Amino acid sequence: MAEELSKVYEPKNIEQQADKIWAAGNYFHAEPDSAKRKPYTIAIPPPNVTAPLHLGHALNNTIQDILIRYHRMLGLNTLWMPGTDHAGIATQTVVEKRILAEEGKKRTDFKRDEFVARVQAWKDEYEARILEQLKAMGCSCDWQRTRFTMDEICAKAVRATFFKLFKDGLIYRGKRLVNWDPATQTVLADDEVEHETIQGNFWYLRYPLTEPVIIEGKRVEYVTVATTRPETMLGDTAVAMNPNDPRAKILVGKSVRLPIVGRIIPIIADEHVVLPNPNSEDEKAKFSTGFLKVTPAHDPDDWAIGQRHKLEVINVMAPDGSISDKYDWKDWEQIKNPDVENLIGMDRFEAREAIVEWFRVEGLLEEVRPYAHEVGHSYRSHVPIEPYLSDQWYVAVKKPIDHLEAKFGKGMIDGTDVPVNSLAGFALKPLLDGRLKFNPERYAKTYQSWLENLRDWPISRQLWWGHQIPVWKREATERETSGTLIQDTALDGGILTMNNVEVFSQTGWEKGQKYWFECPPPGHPEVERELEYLGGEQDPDVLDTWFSSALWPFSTLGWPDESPALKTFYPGDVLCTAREIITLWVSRMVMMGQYCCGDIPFKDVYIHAMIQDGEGRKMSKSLGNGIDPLVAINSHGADAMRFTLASMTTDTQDIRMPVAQMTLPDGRVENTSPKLDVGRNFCNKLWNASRFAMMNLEGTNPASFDKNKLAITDKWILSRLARTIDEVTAGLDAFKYNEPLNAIYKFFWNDFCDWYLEWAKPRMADSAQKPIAQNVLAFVLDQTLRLLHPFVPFITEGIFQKLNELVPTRGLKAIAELNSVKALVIADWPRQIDALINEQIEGQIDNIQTVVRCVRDIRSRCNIPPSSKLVVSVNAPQDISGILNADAGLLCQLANLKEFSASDSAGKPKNAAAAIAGSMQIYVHDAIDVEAERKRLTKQKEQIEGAKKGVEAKLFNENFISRAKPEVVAQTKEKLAEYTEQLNAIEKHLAELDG
RNA sequence: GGGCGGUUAGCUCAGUUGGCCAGAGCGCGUGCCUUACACGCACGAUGUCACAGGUUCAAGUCCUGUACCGCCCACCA
Repeated sequence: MAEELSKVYEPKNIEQQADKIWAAGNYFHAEPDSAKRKPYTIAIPPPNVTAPLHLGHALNNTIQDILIRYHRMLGLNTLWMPGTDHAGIATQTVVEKRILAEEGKKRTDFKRDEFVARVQAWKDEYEARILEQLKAMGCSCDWQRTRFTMDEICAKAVRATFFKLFKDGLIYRGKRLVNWDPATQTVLADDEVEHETIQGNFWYLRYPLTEPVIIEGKRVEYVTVATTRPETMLGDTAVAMNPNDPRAKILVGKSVRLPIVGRIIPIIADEHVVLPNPNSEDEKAKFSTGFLKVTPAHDPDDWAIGQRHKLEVINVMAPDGSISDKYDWKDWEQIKNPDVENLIGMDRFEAREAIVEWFRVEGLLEEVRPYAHEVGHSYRSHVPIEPYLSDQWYVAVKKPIDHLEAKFGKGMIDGTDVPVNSLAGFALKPLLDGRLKFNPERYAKTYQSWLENLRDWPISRQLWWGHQIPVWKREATERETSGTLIQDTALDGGILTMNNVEVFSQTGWEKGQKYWFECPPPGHPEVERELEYLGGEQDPDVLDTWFSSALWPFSTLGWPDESPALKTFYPGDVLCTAREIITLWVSRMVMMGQYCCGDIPFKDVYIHAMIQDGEGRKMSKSLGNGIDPLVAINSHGADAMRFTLASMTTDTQDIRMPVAQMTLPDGRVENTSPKLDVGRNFCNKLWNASRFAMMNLEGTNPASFDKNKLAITDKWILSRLARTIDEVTAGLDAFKYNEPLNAIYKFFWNDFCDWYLEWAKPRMADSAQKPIAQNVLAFVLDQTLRLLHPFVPFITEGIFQKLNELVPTRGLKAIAELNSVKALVIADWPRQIDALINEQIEGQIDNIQTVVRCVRDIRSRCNIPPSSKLVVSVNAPQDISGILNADAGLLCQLANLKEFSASDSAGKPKNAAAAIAGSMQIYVHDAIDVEAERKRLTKQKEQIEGAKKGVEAKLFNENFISRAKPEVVAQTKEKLAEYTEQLNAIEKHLAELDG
C-alpha cells in the first residue's frame, strides 16, 4: 500500500524530493541525440557575479523555466544553457569598494594579478551562490554545461572573434572623446553614465575680435559665446557660427583673441551652430548668441566640428579633472602667462569660478542666465562625466564587410545608412525580414531605432577585470616611421608571418610616436612571446563586458569549434530578458551571431516586466525594498514564488510587488510580499485536493472503466479540462503567462475542487459509480499536474510520484490513453481532447450550479442553518426542468435539500422564498422571513428594471435596429423578453408577500 | 529633447478583433472547525473605467488633446 501524502504541505520536503528525482534521472542534460528530436534552446541571460540574484532574476528565470519545461514535455530536445557573467566594471567596482571599506586599500595598492585574484575570489563566491539560487528556484538548466564569460571556453571565443574582427578591418584604434570619470579615473560606457538634471547657468562670455568690424553701421568689437562650461574655454580653438547667420558674411574668416589665454583663434562657419531666436521653443535657440565656442578636446560636438575644420585639439585637463598643462596642451609654451598659470592645478569646478570671476573683473562677462540641463554622471562615483580625449579600440559597425557580400548581399538597408553586410545590418535585417520577433512587439522599435542610429562601438576599458585585449603594441623603428603623419588614427596595416602564423597589424600615432598594433591569432602563445621579444607589450586594457556577452549564445557551445552541440543547439529559439538591455546585449548577440555563425542566435525575444515595489519604485539595495528570492522560497516555497510571479506576468512593462516585513520560521525578519500568499494558497489547495483525491484512488483499475457509464459530472469536468488544455497550450505558445495560469487556476479551484470533488464524494461509496469516478478523478488530476508542471514544478512532481505509486496506469479507455512515465518532468504534455468538449452538458451543469447558489443565498439571508435540510421546487421551461429533475441528486447534495422537484407549471408555495435566475424561478419552501424576502425581491426588481431600461432604449433606437449586427439585435430582444418575464414574476411574488 | 508604457473596486491587477447589468485575488462584512484544505468553505457588499472632446446604433476598448506616475534613449553651447 502506498504511503499517504503528509497532512500538511511542506514546500521544503517536496522541493528536496523533486530535486533528487530530477538529478537521478539527469533530465536537464541535453545532448545531440540520434533520435533527431527537434532541439529547443534557451541561453540564460548570465547573471552578473556582482551580487546574489534579486526578484527580477527570479521572474526572468521562472519565465525561462516555464518555456523550457513546457517544450521538454512537448518532446523537444531541450537545452537551457546556464552560466554567469564577469560583468567587468560592475564587479571590479564592488570588489574595490569592499577592499577599501575593509582594508582601506585602493586597487592601485595591488599588483594587477593580485587584484584580479581578489576579484576572482569574489566571483567564485557569488557564482556559487547564484547557481544555488537558480537551483532553489527550480530552474531546469543543463548544469553540466555551466559556463562563465571568462572561463577558458568563452575566452577562446572572445579571442577568435577579436581576431576575426581585426583581420576583417573592423577593429581600429581611434582617438575619441570618451566618458571619463575623473574621480575613479576610468572610461565609462555610455550605459554607465546616468543623466541627471542640474540647475546650472549659461555664462555669456565676450571674446574680443582681433580687428573690430562694422555690422549694419555699428562697430563690433567682440563676439559673445554662451556656455555652461566656462572652464573649457582654455582649450578653445575656434568660434563657430551658422553660415546662414547674416553676420557670418562679415565675421567668418576673422579671428578673436581668446581671453586669459591670448590664443588667436578663427571664426568659422558650421551648420551645427543653432541660430539665435529668443521666441523659439528650442532651448538652444533661446539661449544662443549665434556664436559657439569650439573646444575639440572637451566636448563631443566640438570634437566633430574640429574634425570637419581640422582644428587644433588642445587638452587642458589632467585625468583627475584639474587644469593642467601636462597633458597635450600643445601651445602652452607660446601662450603661458600669469593669468593662465594661476589656474593650473585647480579642480575643474574651482577653475570654472575663477574664470567666470576673471571675465567679470575684465568686464567681459555679459550675462549669467540660469539653465536647467541634463548632465551625465558616473554611476560609480556620481561625479559629472568629463568628455576626455583618449585612445581607444573601436568596432566599426557600419563598415561593409566585402567577403560576406555573397551571403548577406550589399548596399544599404532601405531608408537607412546601414549596409546590409555590416555588423549593424546583420542585426537590423532579420528584424525587418520578420525572422526575429519581439514579444511584446512594441520593443522592436527600441531595437530598430538604436541600430539605425548606431555609432561605432568603443570596446576597450581601463580595467583589470576582464578579457585583456589581445593586441601587442610596439614602437615603430625609425625606418618604419618614414610615412607621413596624416591624423591620429590607424594609418595602414598589414600581415606579417611569424612562426608560419599570420599576424595582423595596424599602425597608429600617439604623441608623435608611431606604433605597431599587432594581433596574433588565438592559440599561439609562442607568437605572443615573439612579439614581446621584439619589444611589444600587450595592451593593458580589457574588453567591454558586452563583448563577451555578445558571444554568449555560441561561445557557450564551444564555437569556434564545430562541436556537435553547436550544430544541434545553435541557432537557439528564445531569448528572455528585461527591456533595459535590448540595445546593449540583444542587438549585439544578433550582430555577432550572424557574423560568427552566419545565423541569428534566437527567433523570439521575450521582454518581461520590471519588478517594482508597492510604490512603483525600483527594488534596490539602497532603498532596502528588495526581496531576496531565497527569503521568498523560505517563507512561501519556490513554487509559490513562481506561481505568483507568473500570475503577475502580463504584457505590461512594470509589475508592482508590495513589500512587507515578515518573521521567518528561523526568526529572521526579512522583506517578503503578501502577494506571495496567492501562490502559497494555491499550492496548499493543490496539495490538499490531491491528498483527498488519493485517499479515494486506492484500487483504481483502468480496465474497469466504461465510457458509456460516465456521469454528467464526469462529462462536464472532462469538457472543462479539454478547454483548459487548449487555453493553456495556446497561451504558452503565445508567450502568455498570466492567462494560461489563470485558466488552470479557475479550472482546478472553481470547477474541480468546488464542484467536481464534492459531487464525487458520495460516488466513492457506490460500487457501481466508484470505478468510473476513480478513473476520471485520476485522469483529471494527472492532466492538471502536467498543465501546472512548468509553473510549479516541485509540488507537481511530488504529487505525480505519489500518483504513480497509487495508480500506475491512468487513462480513460477508448477516450484518452496515457503512457506511464517515471517522472513528470519528462511526461508528455496533455494532448488535445476537443472531442470531449460538450457545450450542452456545460449548460446543464451551469443551471444546476445556479439553483444551488440561489438556494445557498436564500439560506444565508434568511438565516437558515446550513445543517437544516430544505424543500425546493423550481418553475422552469420543460427542457430545463427535465434536466434538473434528472440530476436532482446533485442539487440535493450541494444545496442540502431533502426534496426537490421542477416543472414548467410549478407555482410559488405559501411561505416560500423565491429567486429568479434566467428562465428559472426557484422556491425555497418554508423560508418565512417576510421582511428579508421583500428586501431581497425589491432589490432584484430594481436591478432588473435598470437592465430592462437599458435594453429598451437600444431597441427603441431605430439606428440600432438597422445598423447593429442582426445577432446583436436578436440577442437584445431575447434579453428584453427575459427581463419582462422576470419582472412579472417578481411583482407577483411581492404582491403575494403583501397579501 | 526623442520614444514607450501606465492611470479600471480600499490594495495588486485582468479585460483578446468595440456588443448582455465591467472581472479576479487580497482585503472587507455575515455565517460556518460540512470526515482534503481556516493557507479553508458558503454567501454578500464595493467602480464617474484619470480628465476633456470626437468617431459609432454601441466606447474601459478606436481617434485627438490634457494631467499625473514611471521607464528607455540622447554629445553638458
